[in-house]
Amino acid sequence: MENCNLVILDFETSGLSPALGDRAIEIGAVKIRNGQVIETFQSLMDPGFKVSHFIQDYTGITNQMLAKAPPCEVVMEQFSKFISGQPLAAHKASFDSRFLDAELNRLGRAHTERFACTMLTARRVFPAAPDHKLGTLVDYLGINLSGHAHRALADAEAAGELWFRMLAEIRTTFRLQSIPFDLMQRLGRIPKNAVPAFLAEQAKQRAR
DNA sequence: TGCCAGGCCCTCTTTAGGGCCTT
Repeated sequence: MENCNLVILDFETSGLSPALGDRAIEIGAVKIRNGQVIETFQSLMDPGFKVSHFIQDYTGITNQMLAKAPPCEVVMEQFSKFISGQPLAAHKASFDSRFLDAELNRLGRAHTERFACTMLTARRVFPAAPDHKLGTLVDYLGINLSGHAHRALADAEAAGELWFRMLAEIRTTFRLQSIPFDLMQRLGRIPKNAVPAFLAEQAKQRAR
């Protein structure tokens, strides 16, 4: 099964924009091989300043917890090795990609891995969902959260299960058994009304 | 006191605007 080799990650951060000085405060990720989670990564990281009450309330991550955590640079060095060479995915990938870029840039590194967005793909695979927030999709699909929502590993695991559910939906609806990473990535970028024709064509090509 | 970004997507669009999402 070439369809499930990737790392799905989630950052908790001090805010929305690394350009305004926001930093990562937690990273969680699941490594997927052959349709199964084979390894996880989770760590808090100290950004070097106190985060707002809003962020502490939103994530449950307190300044006391961050004061005991290793600095961002140490954690990101380890995480860089964890993801090395793997295709990546995240829910709202543009957000996590920006923080990944910003934190790796501080180490003089860059990530070149392909990056898929589970939110953009979910909008096309589950168009009838009430909305496409991760929490809503977790409820809509009956996914069991392993921990608290808005903690990095629990959200990464939820996004991983969402990835599996999307694969299952595509297999069932379009009889498409082989679903490579690239197809999932492309699916998030095509016009919504072109999705059925796109997947039908993919199934036809693979049946040849 | 109250707000901050950014990219995608849809449409009553394209000479634009606003909602969705992420923390």
